[in-house]
Amino acid sequence: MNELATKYNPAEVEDKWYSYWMENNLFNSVPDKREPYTIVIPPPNVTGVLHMGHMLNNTIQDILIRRARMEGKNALWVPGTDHASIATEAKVVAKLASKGIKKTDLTRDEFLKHAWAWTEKHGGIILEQLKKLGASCDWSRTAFTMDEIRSKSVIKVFVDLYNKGLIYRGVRMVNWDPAALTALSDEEVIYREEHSKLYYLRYYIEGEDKYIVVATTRPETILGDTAVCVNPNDERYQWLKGKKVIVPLVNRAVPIIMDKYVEMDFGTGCLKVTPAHDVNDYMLGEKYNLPTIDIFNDNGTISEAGGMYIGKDRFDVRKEIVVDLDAAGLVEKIEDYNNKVGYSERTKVVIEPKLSMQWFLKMDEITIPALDAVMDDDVKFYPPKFKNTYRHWMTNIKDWCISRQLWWGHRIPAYFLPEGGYVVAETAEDALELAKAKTGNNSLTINDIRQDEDCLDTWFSSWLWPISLFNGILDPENEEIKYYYPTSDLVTGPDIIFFWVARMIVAGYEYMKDKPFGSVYFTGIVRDKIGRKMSKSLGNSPDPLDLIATFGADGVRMGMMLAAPAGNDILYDDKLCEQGRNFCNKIWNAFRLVKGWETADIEQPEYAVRATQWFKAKLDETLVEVKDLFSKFRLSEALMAVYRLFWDEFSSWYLEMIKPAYGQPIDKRTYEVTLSYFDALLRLLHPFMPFITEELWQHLAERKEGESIMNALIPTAEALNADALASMERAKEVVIGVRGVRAAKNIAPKEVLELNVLGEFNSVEYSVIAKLANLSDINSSAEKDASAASFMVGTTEFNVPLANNIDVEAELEKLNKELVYYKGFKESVLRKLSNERFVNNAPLAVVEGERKKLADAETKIKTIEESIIALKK
RNA sequence: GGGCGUUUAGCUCAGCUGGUUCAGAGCAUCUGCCUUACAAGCAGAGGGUCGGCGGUUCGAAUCCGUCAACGCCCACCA
Repeated sequence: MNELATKYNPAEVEDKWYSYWMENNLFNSVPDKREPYTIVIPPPNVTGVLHMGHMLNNTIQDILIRRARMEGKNALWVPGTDHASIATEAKVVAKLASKGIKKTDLTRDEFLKHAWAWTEKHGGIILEQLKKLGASCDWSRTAFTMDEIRSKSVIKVFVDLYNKGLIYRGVRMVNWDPAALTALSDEEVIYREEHSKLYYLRYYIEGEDKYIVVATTRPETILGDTAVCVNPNDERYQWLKGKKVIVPLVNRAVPIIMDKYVEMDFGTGCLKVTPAHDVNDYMLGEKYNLPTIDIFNDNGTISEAGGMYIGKDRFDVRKEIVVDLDAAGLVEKIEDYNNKVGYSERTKVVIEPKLSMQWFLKMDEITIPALDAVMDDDVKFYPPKFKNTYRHWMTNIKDWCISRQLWWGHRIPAYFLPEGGYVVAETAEDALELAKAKTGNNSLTINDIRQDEDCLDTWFSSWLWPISLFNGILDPENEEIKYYYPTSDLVTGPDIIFFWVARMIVAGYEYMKDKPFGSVYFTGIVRDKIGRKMSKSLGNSPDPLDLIATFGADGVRMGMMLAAPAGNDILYDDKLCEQGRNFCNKIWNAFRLVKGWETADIEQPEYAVRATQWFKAKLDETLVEVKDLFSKFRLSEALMAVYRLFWDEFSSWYLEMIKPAYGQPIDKRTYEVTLSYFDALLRLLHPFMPFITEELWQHLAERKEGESIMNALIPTAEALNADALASMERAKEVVIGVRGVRAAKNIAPKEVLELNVLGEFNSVEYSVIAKLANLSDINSSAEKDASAASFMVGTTEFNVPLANNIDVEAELEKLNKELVYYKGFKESVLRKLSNERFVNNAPLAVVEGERKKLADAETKIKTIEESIIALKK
């Protein structure tokens, strides 16, 4: 055995087999007669790096893909990356800034050149990292949301939706990100509770010496006030009807309006109205025809229109204006206050509600089939609790703001005409034709029409991912889309259920008239030991590549899976990877043991006959269990089942049962069967631990070039030999009983003992028991021996004669304790059985069960009592 | 303010339509072992009135009500 080191060394193995798999194109898939099994990767940001969330997510996907492949399906996992419009543009802007270049100094083309350079430099790093994890993606299909097919698909879909009247352009109040200088969708805004202040400001009545008090959290916005609003039913303010108030400091007279929108019991019951900077105020502004004063520049500084503090940042102005207001005697009071503030998901700056011209997708009708699909389980969610979340969002959905004031992304295919208006077309040439037709001006040239400067929300390309990966938008009849679509499972985090999952389902029904995937498996969020989300900014996330270097890819994969019950957040701990690494080592050493045996053409011993029969049954039992768990996406339980099968049943029990004496050969029959078990175990383990299983599978027998465990089949269960299982389980209890005696009496494992069986016991496993418990004899129907240590299995007593080595007092105490327990147990069973209502109402089988309990308890009590008497002699 | 979910051994979790493998698993802990595959190991052991209270039932971790703690999602009260 000996060419194999005593410890598994992943570093020597992983790159070797990954290259082998790649060289032999084992990850690649093309349509054929087999059933397809398809997963599309949630495309990571093209310039991102692998974090723990990716590790979990992609481990799960690889397990599913490898398992499906070994079930004989045509498995395809399509990789790719996302251009991540805002995130990437922000990185490029920052990079340029560090070189002293401002984005505004560049033309669009110049900027995009930098962006592509950045993408090429950092893009794909994350995919290389996935390879270290063992991801079996078909890399020949690697896609990018901004490559040619995906870009053309996005544009085609935009034009199509526009022509259907589902995309429109208009001025709306949107979420403005003053750092990224773009509009955002509602989903990209994160609300957080904050400790802030509520400022009570005095608004004097025009021409009078009286004032009213208005409460606001944002005093700087008074620069844009164009009204004050009170509730028409508010008795306190009836006298204000028809009057005007002076905006403090600004000294602008604005009307008092009355609207039920205002809550009388909040603050002072007076609301300042700033239509340009608050959604509700905007509503009021529309209703009462108020002027709109936009006091902010795009970057959050005060604009000319603000009239004062021009060019200063909004938060500086907030502090400053309070000082100035106070100096002018216009501050009534300031209170502490908690409110929710919206932040940009990407840039983390406070969102500014802002009126602007944007493109929107109408969501009310297009979402209907997508809602039904999930509610009817046509698309299944695991865990199903996310159906509620989904329904709530889908039934309250607003139109989707799809335009972004960014350059890195898909440019909106709208073209403005010299005389106003615009046309929408896939190419400039088409746009020109449309423009000519629309204007009747045939002398228009390409240069006369000007394409919209904005680009599309990143998610407007990702929502097509399961379709566009197979070119289903541009060529809906192609063989690939017909074969692979709908895909099988989607694995992703619940944080992007709205951003991505819901929208993919919408797009699926709109463009394929079918769901994009059959099931969605929502993973948990990876947290650290004290429950914080693991993130780069907190610095509490280990580098996945370091973990792989320390524990091996298989160890890390197993660690992730052990911690990941479906849909629950997972608490990451290095211990889990350690457990994974240890398991690899266990497998490795079991293999060393088996491969080290010499075989001989000798008769198969009885114990080996029993052992092989039993383990076959155990294997069959586990195969059924694991299959069931996979069908329910209970992968960590499936892994645990395999773990215990290998470690406990196979290594600790089976191998010990069949192990030949030191220096002795093993019979050929047992050896061959054992190798076949090992092979089956490796195949069962492979989806979880691809590298070590390939390494050992290749050692196990001669393999042809290009052959791989990847394409071997998952073993299938045969009819279960329940008798073999049951009888061996009892035999194991006897062995444990003898070992317990050894431990209690400090008897070395080497020392050979005898075992006396008092009463009935199935003797077919005696050969196994004798071997594992190191017994010279097992004597059936023996007499009670007062100098023996005893234990019970079921209702049978076993004695281990110990000559003078027995502590009578201790033995008696133990027996008395047992006696008390079983007597109490018997009483409780008796109580049940003497309850007529129980006997009459409970199912027969339950009552029978209780009767058997009673009988067994009585047998045990009798046995114990006899033992006590014998000991006292 | 609405909705959803969680609460079972020190930790992470399993326990489906109530009753004989109903109180489980892994890790951790304790004891003894470097036993000729593995100390990243072997053998043995301890540990929970299933969040609180009330109800339904012959019988509740499991069903119902209620309270509490924690978590998540959604929402335009300045």
